[in-house]
Amino acid sequence: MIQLPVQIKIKVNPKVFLKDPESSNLGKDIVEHGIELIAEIGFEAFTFKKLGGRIGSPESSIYRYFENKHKLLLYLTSWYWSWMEYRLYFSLTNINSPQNRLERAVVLLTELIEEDSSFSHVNEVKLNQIVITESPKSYLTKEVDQENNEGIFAGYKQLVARVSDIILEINPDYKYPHMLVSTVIEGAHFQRYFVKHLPRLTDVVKGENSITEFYLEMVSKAIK
Amino acid sequence: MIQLPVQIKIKVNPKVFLKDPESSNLGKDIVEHGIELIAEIGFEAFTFKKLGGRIGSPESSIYRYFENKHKLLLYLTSWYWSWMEYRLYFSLTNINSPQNRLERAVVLLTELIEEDSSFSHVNEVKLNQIVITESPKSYLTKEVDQENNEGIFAGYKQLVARVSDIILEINPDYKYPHMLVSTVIEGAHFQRYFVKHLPRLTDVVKGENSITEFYLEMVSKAIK
DNA sequence: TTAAAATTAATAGTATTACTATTAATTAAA
DNA sequence: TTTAATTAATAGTAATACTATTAATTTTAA
Repeated sequence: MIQLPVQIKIKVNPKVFLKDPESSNLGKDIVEHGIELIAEIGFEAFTFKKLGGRIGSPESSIYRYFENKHKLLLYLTSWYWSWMEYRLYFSLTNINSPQNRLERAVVLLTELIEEDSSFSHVNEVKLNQIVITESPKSYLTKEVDQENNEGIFAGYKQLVARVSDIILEINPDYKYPHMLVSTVIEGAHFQRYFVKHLPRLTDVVKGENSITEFYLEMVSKAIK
Repeated sequence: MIQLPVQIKIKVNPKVFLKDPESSNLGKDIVEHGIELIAEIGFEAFTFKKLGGRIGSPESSIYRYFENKHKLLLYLTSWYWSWMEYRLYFSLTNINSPQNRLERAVVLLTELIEEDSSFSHVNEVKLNQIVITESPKSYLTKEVDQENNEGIFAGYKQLVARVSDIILEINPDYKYPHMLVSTVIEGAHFQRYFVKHLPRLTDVVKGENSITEFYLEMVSKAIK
């Protein structure tokens, strides 16, 4: 894993918060313990009241930062995509061959995060678990069009665009680069989930990193 | 589209309902108008009270059929997967070449349902929309393991197994048949959703059936 | 046929959720 | 050092997601 400089601040579209949680200790507590609590009990059972109880603040204080729990989820997923793009940038630095760049990108997009490293109050391992399980719920909603207009999903789209560009470098005639990349990202999340909960929907071999291998192979064949 | 005999009854695991909605008019109304209402306002905003208002019954009567709205969603998705397996069975009858069989299966799994045909009180077009937008919410929950033990996802797993078997007929050494099939099914749903709401995540050409073509190509290359 | 059983409907109620409004206390800025 | 701004705490509300009870209706069975 890449060790990022601690003073880097991941940018998140300000439309998802009322007050920047990075700007106060309470805000950081909301993010840190919000991640923990959502990972523990799931997004459906998660409430600001429970989070308030855990951090010793009334729920009304949390509402000063986030309009509702959906916006907090958008904050977390946006943060994650920014962080991923950051990691991608580092992972591709000084790698010149587009084949190598694509391979590294696919590994980054499909691997499980197992080390909590870079940012003090964000546990990336748990955030990765949340993204796997909860992120579809952040955009499979009736508000998606409005939120998309406000640019809330820009980070995700930008990451997909970056990797698509590598594909087009390798094969400028490939017709479906964005479809392929978004299929890989969402697919890998689902496979990670299926391995744990619905293993008949996947093909896991213990000790092998089947998911990353599957998508590496799939992508390299698809763009030929 | 295949015209199914009307007297066929799609089987759904009885664990998802308290009383079979097929057994009474009220039950059929719950399913019919439940599909309409969820498609209209989305699963989050959907409540039994609103459904009751629409069908002229108190919410308590709906609770006699389904424990809660999550179980109703499980009923609808289970019904959908049974129906898909039924359609698959017909679509593959008398087709002998495994390559043709696989192609027809991928078309069936990835195409948009545009005709409401087979079953009186189930609008398959709207149900397909619900499955696209809401079905991940039916298993990305904390209850998934228990519900999986009860066999609630058996229909989905069986469909994946059927198509995986065709892949293994073509290439017995292919390592990831289930991963490939579940990636195609979930991926096609996501792409259908992205086309409408987050088009930068996909590659749509008007008038072309890009999604089905993409997955047909992807699958045929992947298993070589 | 008619009484018992079963089903369904309707009413009323409760705990929790998802907020909002108001006031008090604390901190920062002029 | 007073004024302004931020934050916390209390209290409340409308809606949600149920449950319990009773009444009405339909079905079945003796």
